[in-house]
Amino acid sequence: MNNNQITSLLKTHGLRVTNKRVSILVALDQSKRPLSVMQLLEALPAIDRVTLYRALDAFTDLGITRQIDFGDRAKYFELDRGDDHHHITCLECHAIEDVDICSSYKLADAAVASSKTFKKILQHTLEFQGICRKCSV
Amino acid sequence: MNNNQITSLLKTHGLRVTNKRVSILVALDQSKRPLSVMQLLEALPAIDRVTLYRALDAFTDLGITRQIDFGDRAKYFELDRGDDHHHITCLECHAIEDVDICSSYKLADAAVASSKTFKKILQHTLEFQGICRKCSV
DNA sequence: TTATATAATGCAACTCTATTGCGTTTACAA
DNA sequence: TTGTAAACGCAATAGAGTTGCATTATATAA
Repeated sequence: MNNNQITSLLKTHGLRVTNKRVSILVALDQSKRPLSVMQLLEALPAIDRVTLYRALDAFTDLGITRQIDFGDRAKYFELDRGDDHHHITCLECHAIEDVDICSSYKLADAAVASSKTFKKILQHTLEFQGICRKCSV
Repeated sequence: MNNNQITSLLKTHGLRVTNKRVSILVALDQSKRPLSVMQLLEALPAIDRVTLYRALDAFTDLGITRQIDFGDRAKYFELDRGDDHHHITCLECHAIEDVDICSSYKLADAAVASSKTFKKILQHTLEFQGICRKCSV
């Protein structure tokens, strides 16, 4: 995404265009992997922790970003590019790889079908953990 | 599980049988849902926080319990009864229901098949969030 | 262009959850 | 019965995220 696209992305969602918010979105756009708040803080040292949390919350509420949970009690974020993908993370080196098996499996539909008390799934998390080839040598 | 079963469960895993550890396992056994550390602390006020964390870590390392993540930054635990099930939680009232769709879908196999750099999945998380019937009225 | 409303920001303090260190107690094997 | 390692509890600490409030700056309207 170039700066114009980011500007209009913010504007169409009713957000003001600030240098900091643009730089957060640039960082997420350029990353191949979800980034934790701490990783973003290191990459963007001019941005206060609180500002970053508030921006990411706003982005996620509006569907600009997605929050991902790798089970380490930190919040990770990635741009929501519209695809329904998940991740495998290496338990040793924490390498992350995308997995796209979800849409074909219609997991949410299956979950609703098996449930007595839920009729609609709004979201789900599906994350895999293993050992990557490099670490399993 | 009765107390004899819990005693032998601890012994076969090389753990000493203490009143506190037995009471933790009784609480988990009697609960239909995963319990957070805070819920266990309330149910078992005689047990120190640190003791509880250490016991649950030991149980999970040995496969007696499983740790579950509902995305609220708290640790939840349930007895590992050997089945591969997951959960739907209500985003409003936090009701929890079991879902058993995973084994039939062979998700881990599919993830390995789709991956270039991972050849074995050791664990995965699959949790659904929605609105239960009671809250959607 | 300038004025203004309010969104965005930054600092400090705080909350919540979990962890570490260490001295004491207890289970259990010898 | 006793010695020792496991289990335990308290205090302190760490890590991640949140809240309150005063300040700054963007967007809109005059």
